[in-house]
Amino acid sequence: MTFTVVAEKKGPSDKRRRIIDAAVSVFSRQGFYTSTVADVAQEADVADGTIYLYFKNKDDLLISIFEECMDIFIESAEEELTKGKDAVEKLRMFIALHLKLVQKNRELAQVIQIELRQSSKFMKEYANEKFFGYLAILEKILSGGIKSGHFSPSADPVILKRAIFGAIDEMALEWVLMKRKRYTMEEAADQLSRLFVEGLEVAK
Amino acid sequence: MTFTVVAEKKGPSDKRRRIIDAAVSVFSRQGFYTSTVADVAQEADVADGTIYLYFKNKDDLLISIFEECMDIFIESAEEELTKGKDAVEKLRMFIALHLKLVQKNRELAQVIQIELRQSSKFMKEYANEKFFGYLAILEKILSGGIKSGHFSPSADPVILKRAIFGAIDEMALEWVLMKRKRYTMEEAADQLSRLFVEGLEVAK
Amino acid sequence: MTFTVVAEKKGPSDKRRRIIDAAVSVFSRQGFYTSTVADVAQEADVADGTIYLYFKNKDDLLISIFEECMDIFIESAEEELTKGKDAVEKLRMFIALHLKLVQKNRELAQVIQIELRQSSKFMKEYANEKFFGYLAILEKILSGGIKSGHFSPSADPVILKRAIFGAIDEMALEWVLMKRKRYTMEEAADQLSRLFVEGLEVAK
Amino acid sequence: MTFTVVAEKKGPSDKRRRIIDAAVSVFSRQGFYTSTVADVAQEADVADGTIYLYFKNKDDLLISIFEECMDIFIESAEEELTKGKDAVEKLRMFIALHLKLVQKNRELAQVIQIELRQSSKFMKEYANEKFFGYLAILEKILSGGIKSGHFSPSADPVILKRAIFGAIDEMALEWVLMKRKRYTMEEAADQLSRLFVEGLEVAK
DNA sequence: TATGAATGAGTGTTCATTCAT
DNA sequence: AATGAATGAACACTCATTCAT
Repeated sequence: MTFTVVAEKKGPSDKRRRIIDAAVSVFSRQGFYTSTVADVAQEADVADGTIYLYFKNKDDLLISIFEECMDIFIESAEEELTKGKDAVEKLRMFIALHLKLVQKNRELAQVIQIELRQSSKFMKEYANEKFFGYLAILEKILSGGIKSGHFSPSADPVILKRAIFGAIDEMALEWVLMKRKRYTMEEAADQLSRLFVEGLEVAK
Repeated sequence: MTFTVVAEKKGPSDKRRRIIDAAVSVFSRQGFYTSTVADVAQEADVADGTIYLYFKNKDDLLISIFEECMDIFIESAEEELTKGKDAVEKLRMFIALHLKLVQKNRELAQVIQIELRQSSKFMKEYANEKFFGYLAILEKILSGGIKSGHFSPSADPVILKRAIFGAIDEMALEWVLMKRKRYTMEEAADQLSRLFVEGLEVAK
Repeated sequence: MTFTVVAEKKGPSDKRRRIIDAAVSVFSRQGFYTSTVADVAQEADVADGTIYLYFKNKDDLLISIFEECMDIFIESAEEELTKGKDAVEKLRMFIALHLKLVQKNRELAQVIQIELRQSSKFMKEYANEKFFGYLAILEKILSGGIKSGHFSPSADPVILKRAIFGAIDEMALEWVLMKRKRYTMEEAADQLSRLFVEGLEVAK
Repeated sequence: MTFTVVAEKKGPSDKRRRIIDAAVSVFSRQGFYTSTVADVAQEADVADGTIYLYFKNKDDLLISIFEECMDIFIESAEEELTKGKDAVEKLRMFIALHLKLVQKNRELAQVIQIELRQSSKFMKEYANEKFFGYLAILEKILSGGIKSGHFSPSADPVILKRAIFGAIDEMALEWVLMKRKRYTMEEAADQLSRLFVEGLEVAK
């Protein structure tokens, strides 16, 4: 995710990078609808029209931010997860990775958590492609765990991948919005892992 | 939640009701930013200016929808939950109630799930008051369960109330957006309840 | 002019008076275009619609203020001026009377000096009737003075009545707008009288 | 004043000129409040939004007209007046110049005489800067005349500059509004000059 | 590639006026 | 006479997008 990594793609599309970085910064500061294309152009030190050489329109700019972010998350998640011994460990790692990245890139996380949802287009039509890649990883962990006997066969991966994402995402959202942090992302990751793996019940 | 209940308030503020209902319908169909005040006025069979006799502005209209909705949810949740024997049952009932109401009022749920978040103002500044009432109920269930020995003392209600809300909310969102329903809200409620209560792990 | 006098007309049209007084107060405070009919109604402690029982529209309200004011000025001027011995004295009295009244009724003067002119209708079409009555008095003084040999026969009353009015009016305007008064209306009246009667030139 | 002069500034800000000229024409025809920004844009053969590239808002457009006008008047007055031998002649020239310019630019004069005053903002807050430059010239003539012994030492330049302006201005206003001219600006200038210099009184 | 001046469609909001009660 | 809820026309201003240079 870390855009620093991406930044190294440099070279030919130096401008594209500058625009994306500027957009993240501007959108997180002012909000998507309140930001103008001119604001982003200025922050990127680029002419208004230049933005349209790299992005179809303002919405596309927002979505591109999401896409790059997702690509990197998925890539690093798939790489990381091979290190997990079993489904339980993999799930823990997945949760921790998501929350760690949020913590590392607050501005970016804020744009994705809040501003991205302001694009109806995104919410209704787009969400799918990259996002499904994210969900697919979760689903694989779940169904893998069921097959291997670690997870209960009555668990429905199709439903639960979404529920688990929702829980992680909400943690991230609260953390991004909180001014005084009442808990760390590590604590959140720990609580979530335990909740999903062991459940709330005490004696079984 | 069911706005029908509120509708009976009739009489003096017949117009206010008509406007709110129209707004729910229009916003869910076209999206908040894409809808014009004039659209809502037409649907409510009211003059444009009339809307401003009952609401401060377009944003206020959106927020009012949320507030009425929350008031009713909280009220009916608190009433309902007294019937639950223990924390486990109460949690199950809470989840079921939330999802049932979503199923009953799709249009309204859609506005709250999607459109409401398009109001930055709402997301950043407002969210709190009514929403915290919702979360408070969840927290009470959790901490009650811990005290009564039903839930693990290592569970942190402050963190988990949010996680559980996120999971429920995501279920609702997916269901609202899905065209061909792949699961019912009952199934979702069941999966969630089991996830939270028993966890994923098989043998303990 | 002094509206206190008019106020005693009371009786049948108590409301009309209250509305006019409120309008003077509101317009002078907020300006004509910035004031709403509702503002005036509230200040008059009357319903919005009531204003339309006494005045054709917002413009009419403004013009009515002017008319009442003019009626009273003309009336008292004509009465007063009979006391003047010759044209010179009459001119002095006229100037003094005008400026004295401005000083006495600042709010009212401000409305007439500034706000009234914001009604294009007034400036272009209306101005005439009552205003011509005002000018007629001046003209009579001037032509009387010429006939009686006090004023130069080369003076053109048609032109000069207007010029003299302009000078007086500008004094009044400046005085109304000045925060720290740099001169009194008496001084202004004195300077104007001397200017018009003796001219600037020193030795003749 | 003569906007023709300014028009030659052409080149880079061709649009700005076209907009100002259009505004003068439209405002004088329809009045400031009755004219829409779209009207001006159409007359200038420019897009609505273009106006906002050159002027902050509708009010700013009006004020800019005044400013340009004043700049040119002051400039040409200061140049012209050096030719005057004494204060008496200078005063005559000043009056004549003002009225001549009004006659030459009726539309423009009308906007400044009538429409400008419809901007409360202008009347209350702005009026000062440029207008004071105008008054300063008059004051210099008056105090110069007193010093040189041409004008009576009892004349107060601070008061009279304003009175004289008022008289000239009123002449201009009447002339602009008159449909059938009853006198020429030359006659008016002559009458005013004599009034101010010699006074009305016949024998002294 | 890059620019940035120009465009013009689009909309929330105000408020003078009306009219049923 | 009085009310004040309802009306709906009217408009300044913004800003995503284009395109001639």
